[in-house]
Amino acid sequence: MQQNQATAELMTLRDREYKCGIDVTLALVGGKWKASILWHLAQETMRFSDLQRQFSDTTRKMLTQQLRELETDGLVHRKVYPQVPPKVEYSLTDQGRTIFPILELMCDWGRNYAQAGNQA
Amino acid sequence: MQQNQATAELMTLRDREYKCGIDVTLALVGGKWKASILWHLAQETMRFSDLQRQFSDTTRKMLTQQLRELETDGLVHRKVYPQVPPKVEYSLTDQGRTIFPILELMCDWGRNYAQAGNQA
DNA sequence: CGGGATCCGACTAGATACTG
DNA sequence: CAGTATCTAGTCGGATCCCG
Repeated sequence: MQQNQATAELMTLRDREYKCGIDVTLALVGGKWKASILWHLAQETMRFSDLQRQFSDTTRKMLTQQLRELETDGLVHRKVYPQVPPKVEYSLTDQGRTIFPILELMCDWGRNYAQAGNQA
Repeated sequence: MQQNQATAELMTLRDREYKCGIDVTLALVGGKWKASILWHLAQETMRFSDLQRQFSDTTRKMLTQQLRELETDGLVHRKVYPQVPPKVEYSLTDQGRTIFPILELMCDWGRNYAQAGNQA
């Protein structure tokens, strides 16, 4: 197994160890809405209230939490405008943009799966 | 947003609705070990005890549960040899194999991320 | 507007013991 | 060997209230 040799040295991320890049990726974007958030931000910079509208079935708390983690992980940039009322814009970092191809594949694959499943 | 038009009709999967293919994909392989299980099975058919060795930090219960779900979702095939002691082999279905490109990308991306992160 | 702090119920996953 | 059953601890996410 080639990838086991390539990953012989354990990868560390936020105090946790991972044997495989897949686990790292899932730890970063496997959260319930993280991938979707990145997907939306890939298309346009959004304010917090915009994200709230897009994820209307998600609480502010969860949205904030997920965004904070994405920010900590360097995938999302948070820009605060020091004004009243506050204005905060979220956008992808360069690193965040690199995951876009995966998101595209996931989107296509999931759609195909759902269609095939509905036929059967 | 083009993909919103393409996914205007909600996708249904196991009694849940998804707006986007990404969410479907994550529901199927976003579990803590599911993607890794698929990744290992993509390389060789494995017996349950083989998987236990690979995922030594996972309980039998969880491993079984994840495998059952993957089987229910049509991604993994479970072959039982009716003999004593029992022998059960797990392998990917054709549908399960179609997700391999995503797993490869995820593996590469995660590795790169971990390396870049360790530099910084 | 964009959060943070706290409380609490629901679900998840681990430990352990048992089985065909 | 390959599970299942039960119980419990821990985690997650929702609701609510407060703040700059």
